[in-house]
Amino acid sequence: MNFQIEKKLKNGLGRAGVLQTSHGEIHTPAFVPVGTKATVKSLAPEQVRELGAEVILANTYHLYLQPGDELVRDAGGLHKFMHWDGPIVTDSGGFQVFSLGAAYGKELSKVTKITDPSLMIPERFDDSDAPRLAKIGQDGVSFKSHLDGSVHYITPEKSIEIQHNLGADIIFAFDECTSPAEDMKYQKEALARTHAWAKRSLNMHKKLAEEYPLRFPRPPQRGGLRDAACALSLRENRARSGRITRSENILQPASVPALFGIVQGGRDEGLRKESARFIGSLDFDGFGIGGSFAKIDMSSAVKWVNEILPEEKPRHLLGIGEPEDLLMGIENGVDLFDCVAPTRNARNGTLYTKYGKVNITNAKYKENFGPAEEGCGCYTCRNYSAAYLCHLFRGKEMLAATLATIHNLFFITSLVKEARQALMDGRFPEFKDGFLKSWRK
RNA sequence: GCGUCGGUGGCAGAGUGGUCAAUUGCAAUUGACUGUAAAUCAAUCGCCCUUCGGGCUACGUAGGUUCGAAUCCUACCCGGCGCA
Repeated sequence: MNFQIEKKLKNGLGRAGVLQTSHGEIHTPAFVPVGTKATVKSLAPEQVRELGAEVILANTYHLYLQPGDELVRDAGGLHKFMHWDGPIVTDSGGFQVFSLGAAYGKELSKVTKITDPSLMIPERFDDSDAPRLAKIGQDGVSFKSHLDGSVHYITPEKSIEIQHNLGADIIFAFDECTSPAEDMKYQKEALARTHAWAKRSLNMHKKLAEEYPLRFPRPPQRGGLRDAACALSLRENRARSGRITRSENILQPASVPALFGIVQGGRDEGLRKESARFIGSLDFDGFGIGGSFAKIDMSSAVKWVNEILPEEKPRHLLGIGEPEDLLMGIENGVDLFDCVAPTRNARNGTLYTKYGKVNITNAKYKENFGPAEEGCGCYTCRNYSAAYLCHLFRGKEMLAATLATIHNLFFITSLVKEARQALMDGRFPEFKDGFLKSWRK
């Protein structure tokens, strides 16, 4: 992996660059659609590529449980298994420590509504009896599978091993995502754990990197006409769309992934900076910025961290992706974002437009024969009306999810691309202001 | 025509003397969703008054019994089924 910064924001942390992976380039800042279980829900990989995404993210925990990381390895790795020939990122499962642990069954999420810190009731009371599917142990986390109730113990080493089996291009250290509602004592404990886990992740990664070629031997020659035809059609496809960006084809094994360390520290400036210094000092290829945030805390946390992290390495703001947050992150030196919001919102009928989000299932769209978003260039808006989308949702048709997801991902990836171009052209502040003015109505 | 079963809120369908403006599902209306336990979840869903709460009209129609009726009785109207 190689990262080159092409342009920096004047008077700010923002930058535009290119991240080179063995499965192609990522022009940063970039949005990474989430495909947790090795699929961007409701889309075929060609559709994901077509709408402008360069890279996707899959999840270690989910794929470990189903179908199993060894099966994915035996299938030739994620790229081949899911037929995505671009770069892939895998999350370490650290977020599930939070979402299936402290946040389980509670009104806690990646971004909390609570903006007044005084209203944040400490969550870390003795609630060991509270139902949760993840419990933090001595040197790892035990998960109770939401699929069959079986118990699995995930350590940093295990997470890295799973991720090597999956064969992504960028992988993450195992971490603990904490709620901003945790008290200082707990934040310190959790941070110490995340830091220890970071070192262990790194060590395991180095060890496994040596045996990586063994992990993905040349695929056996199945010798079928089918494989040949498949390879041929892939090549044709790429030739037709003018996207022959690399010489390898999708059937070749992946190369050793890049490992990103994750900065935590909750909402405390001291802890955040301490974490950035510590994680930044380790031999990672890039960094993730993690945590659950109150909305107002997000920008300062990102700023604190990015002022400290080594400038020449890429930074990924984990799980963030509403438009205003993306622009904030870009302004403050974030290179990569992933988020389920555009895909999940799409499946639930919420579409992004330059004038804010709309619920396409609302009665007012029943007879709106124009596109969901006037002037949008996505496949959905070019070919279907708001009324049709409204009908598909009301009729509970599967195509509703597909068309809505195409629109939302196109909207978000385009937004980030336009922000990148604005940054390259030296007009990012104007672009941001212009977008937000319309977005907030 | 006779017999029989039944007619409940947009629909389906509970309830069978008071705790019923009426369970539940669907539909409808709106909202939420930020490293995906999520094609999910929540709220509202007779009318009126400003919330607590109160008032009004409602279980085919019209009467009646009763302190009290969606629930019991009578007649009528409508529907299913059976027999003519």
